[in-house]
Amino acid sequence: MQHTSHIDALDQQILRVLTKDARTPYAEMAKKFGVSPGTIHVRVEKMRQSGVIEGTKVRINERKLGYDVCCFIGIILKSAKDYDTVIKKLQTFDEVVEAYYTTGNYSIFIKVMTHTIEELHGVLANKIQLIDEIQSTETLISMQNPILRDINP
Amino acid sequence: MQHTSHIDALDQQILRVLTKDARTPYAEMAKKFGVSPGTIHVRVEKMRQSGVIEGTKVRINERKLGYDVCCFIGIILKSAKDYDTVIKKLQTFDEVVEAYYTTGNYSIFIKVMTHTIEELHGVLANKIQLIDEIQSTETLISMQNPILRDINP
DNA sequence: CTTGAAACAAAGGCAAG
DNA sequence: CTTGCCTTTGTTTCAAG
Repeated sequence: MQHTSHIDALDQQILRVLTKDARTPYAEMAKKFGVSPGTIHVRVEKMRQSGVIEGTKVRINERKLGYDVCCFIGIILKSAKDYDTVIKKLQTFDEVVEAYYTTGNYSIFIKVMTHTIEELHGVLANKIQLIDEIQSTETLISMQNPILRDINP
Repeated sequence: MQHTSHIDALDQQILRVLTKDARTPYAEMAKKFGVSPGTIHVRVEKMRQSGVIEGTKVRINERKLGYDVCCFIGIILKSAKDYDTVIKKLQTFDEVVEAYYTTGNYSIFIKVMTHTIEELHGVLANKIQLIDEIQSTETLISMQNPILRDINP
């Protein structure tokens, strides 16, 4: 399976627009890029087929929903072989929004979002640290998120 | 400024659907939730006005674009007062897709995406480590990303 | 606040250049 | 691969419940 798709300049321009607003009318892009709306449609459909475009989603302001706490937790496992088990358990916690398998000090690195610091403590004490296979954790609380964007295609 | 908006059960259901697919027809949601398409429209518009919904975007498969390397870098500053300066400089590097101001071992914590390990080395050596105000960095390479999702509204 | 119908706009399909 | 037309589908508006 070849995993790098052929993206030309037009595809790239389309992606740049759609990563900012997935509902941009094809006619608008067509005009801007000097092609017909049909062409935009064909290109988008091709990128969807090839898997470059996986779908669309609304961007939600978590703060407005009351999610004020964002943190990263480095997890050290008792044994590397427990990786899959731990991921499965982490997956059941809605507060764990991202997980990475990493080199370096930690085996697993996760991002957690909660409404309050108290809730974060709860997630740590009553959920994460109750996972048997975890030896220890280290927490980085995020106070601010000055950069959040996508790859510039 | 009150920052937690009033989200009722219907709003929540709508958000759950739209975070998975921003282009779900209003008529489809209306049928599923037992209300009229007009109501869905009103609710979505209200959440857009209040800022809960910030916009829409396509989800891109970075791997298909050749971005195979994802890593986190913990940055230690020479002096905490240089925070803004450093963020501004980081912002000019497209490869830096996220940045956080954190408590703990690092002052700034960033996520970087590149095509290859060589490119990552280049970003580190020729961009990030050339920033005067940075004292040292620590890199966590992500080998896998088993969880990636949004807050469950 | 919700509804349903009517007007409008965009997307999807298709045959031809 | 691109285009323009045509059909279908979805969104938006609005007067009324």
